[in-house]
Amino acid sequence: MSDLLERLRGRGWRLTAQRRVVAEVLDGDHVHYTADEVHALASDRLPEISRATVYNTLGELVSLGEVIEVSTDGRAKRYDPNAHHDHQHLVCSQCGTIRDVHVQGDPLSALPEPERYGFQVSEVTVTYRGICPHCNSTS
Amino acid sequence: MSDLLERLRGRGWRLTAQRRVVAEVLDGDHVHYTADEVHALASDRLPEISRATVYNTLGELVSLGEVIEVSTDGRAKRYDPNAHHDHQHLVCSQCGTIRDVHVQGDPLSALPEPERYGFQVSEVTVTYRGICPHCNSTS
DNA sequence: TTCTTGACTTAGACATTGTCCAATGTAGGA
DNA sequence: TCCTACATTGGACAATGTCTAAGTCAAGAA
Repeated sequence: MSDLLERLRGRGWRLTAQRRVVAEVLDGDHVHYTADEVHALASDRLPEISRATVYNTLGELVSLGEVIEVSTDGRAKRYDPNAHHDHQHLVCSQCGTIRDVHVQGDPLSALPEPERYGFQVSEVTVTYRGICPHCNSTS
Repeated sequence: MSDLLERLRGRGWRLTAQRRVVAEVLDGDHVHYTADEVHALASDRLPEISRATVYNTLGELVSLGEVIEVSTDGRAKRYDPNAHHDHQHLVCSQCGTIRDVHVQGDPLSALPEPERYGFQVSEVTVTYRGICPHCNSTS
């Protein structure tokens, strides 16, 4: 975590209280907050932080490759700090919970050359959907 | 296409001019319009059709499994009438163009049991991203 | 054919999520 | 300590989607 702040400073980031708080909120495993959730959590520690700053900071973290933007439904994007370990997502169709998962093999290789239509394919995201144990037991 | 209208009528759909026009707009291969695009195209044929009706009709077509909802970016959802042939999507990261593609093997089987965390996994979407030939040549 | 009725459509208000801008504040180097 | 370029703020605005009350109409009944 302090690693992250150090890396960012190394890249010329000016280290402000707001940015520090946003980075702290995103620290942890299986974190997939929306921008509004990040803003709410950040406000707990720094009440005067503005929405615009949260959006700006999240955008920068994404540009720098420190955080991944995930949009599983058509709703608000979510931000995933687990950017340095290749992974995919498993989403509960009912409650929306997200888990990071790891697949066998490289999904990129499943797309044959003739199915690439001349694209320079560089990235693939796989999203699994189903019912989580909790929703399954309470329905 | 008239197949579609017949199927829908069979399911108790009341056949209105508005629904017919929306269904016609969605007819074809490699169609991935946003709701607003559908509305614009439908308005060409039926100027007084309202946005709400387009949203309603698209929602119904999705519920009935006749159309698939695709959200490749965090922007507007797109509607894909190619619902009866299993396929995935290839998206140009620059211009947003979408192509239907077919992968080798079943992506569902790439997720091992211990990586399912008790979920009843039922669905998987794979989205490939890259630069399309057109954007590649003009950049 | 005409009538009837419940489903459908409409316009516009409203909600959610995200972006932009001008004014103000401040981190960090000189 | 002072400067200044960069960061933050609040609020207006934009894009997309949802909801509601009132009016309209498709299709079965008579």
